[in-house]
Amino acid sequence: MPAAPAADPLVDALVQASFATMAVLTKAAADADLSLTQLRVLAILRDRRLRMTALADYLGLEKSTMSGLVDRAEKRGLLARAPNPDDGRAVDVLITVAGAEVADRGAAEVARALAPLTGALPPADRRRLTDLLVRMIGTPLA
Amino acid sequence: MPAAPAADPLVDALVQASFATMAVLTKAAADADLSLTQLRVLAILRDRRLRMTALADYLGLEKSTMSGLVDRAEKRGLLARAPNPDDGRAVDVLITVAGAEVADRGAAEVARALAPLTGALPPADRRRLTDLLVRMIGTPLA
DNA sequence: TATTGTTATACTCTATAACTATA
DNA sequence: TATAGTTATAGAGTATAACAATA
Repeated sequence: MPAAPAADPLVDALVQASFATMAVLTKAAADADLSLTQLRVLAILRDRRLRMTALADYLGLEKSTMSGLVDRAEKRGLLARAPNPDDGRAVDVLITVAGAEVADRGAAEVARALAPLTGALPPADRRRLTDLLVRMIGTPLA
Repeated sequence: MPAAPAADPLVDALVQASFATMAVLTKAAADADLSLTQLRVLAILRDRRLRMTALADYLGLEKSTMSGLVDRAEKRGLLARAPNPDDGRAVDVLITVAGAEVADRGAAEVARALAPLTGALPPADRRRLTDLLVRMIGTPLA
């Protein structure tokens, strides 16, 4: 009998695939001199304008953490703060033109770096995997 | 035409699923008062004894980073250092009984917390997804 | 009073560079 | 000389707590 709890093969595969994917994403971010979180923020703001709190909730971070992240990205000219027109307390965060360019290059690099992984499967299997992942993600976490 | 590069549906699904999985793993680690990296180290050493360098390579970290990680885990009684019998320069890292217990509880918590995600699919789809992920991961990265 | 965001503080994670000890 | 590991240092990411401004 194994000392460790019996493993669920799907859990194992999902965790391993996630670590492999995160390694690729982290590397792609580092190539752009960004942390994974920074690249993620840029990707999220690529086509949205969000308040600090909404962004923090989206990422599962504390608002004080968001302040630091936005501070650093703002200093680099990738993001900008703007007052929220409807709530005097709120601060909107926007991506700059330079930030959008970095986000686009990052997304392209992610797709390129992930290709050896995703491209390993024949087209029919790629479609099946995509469908299964989408259906799995679609289920909200408890 | 979209301003952002055209997205690959599989890349998108994989990235989203990975972030969702990482969020669960990070939360499970935090519940045990560990960082994700610490929990991962414990999981790796659950049934192995590795030298510092091997561990660092495995995790994709610098050796100095490993020193810090092992220092903190050792201080908490979760890991221990031992001289390598074959190489006077090398240091082996071992998991302690307390560390193994924490690792087991963490693994169980990960499986439990991931259940809403993995359990969303019927058994046949779970098997298909597992198979596809395993085949995808099996391909070494470029 | 409650919410939004910032600031102060502390700790972990991470890397680079310089160092010691062994091979 | 080359490799294994530690230490010093620095910066980013993260959280908690206290605070100011607005609702």
